[in-house]
Amino acid sequence: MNKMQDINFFEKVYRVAEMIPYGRVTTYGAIAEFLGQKSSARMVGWAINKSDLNRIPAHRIVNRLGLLTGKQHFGDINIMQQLLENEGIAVSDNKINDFEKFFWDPCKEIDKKLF
DNA sequence: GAATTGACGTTCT
DNA sequence: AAGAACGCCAATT
Repeated sequence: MNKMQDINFFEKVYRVAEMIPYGRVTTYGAIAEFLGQKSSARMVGWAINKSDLNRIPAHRIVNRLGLLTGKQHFGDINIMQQLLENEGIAVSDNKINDFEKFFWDPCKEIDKKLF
């Protein structure tokens, strides 16, 4: 039976992911930390894997080094990079340039009380 | 139902 | 400094 009041871990991840602003990026770990489960960054990536790419801007989520580790899941390896560059984020050698500059930390930017 | 798997991150060697 | 090991925990096999 479903606990309808209780939002799934997946659903939480989606909510945060949807809030990532255009032209910014964040990390799996940051989302996990925001959700209060610091060590389950893996789950975040996994949730997104199972998510609907039409709904979630998954290309704005990278690992903590700014590497496009999930590009393999976009069908075509180039899509993720293209989407990022389309938003003004330069990517070279699988890595986001000036990653810290584009990094969007949900802990800082989102009011937890909104959740 | 046990074992394996992950779009990760930290810690230990 | 670089690589291996381990923790995380839901879903899949």
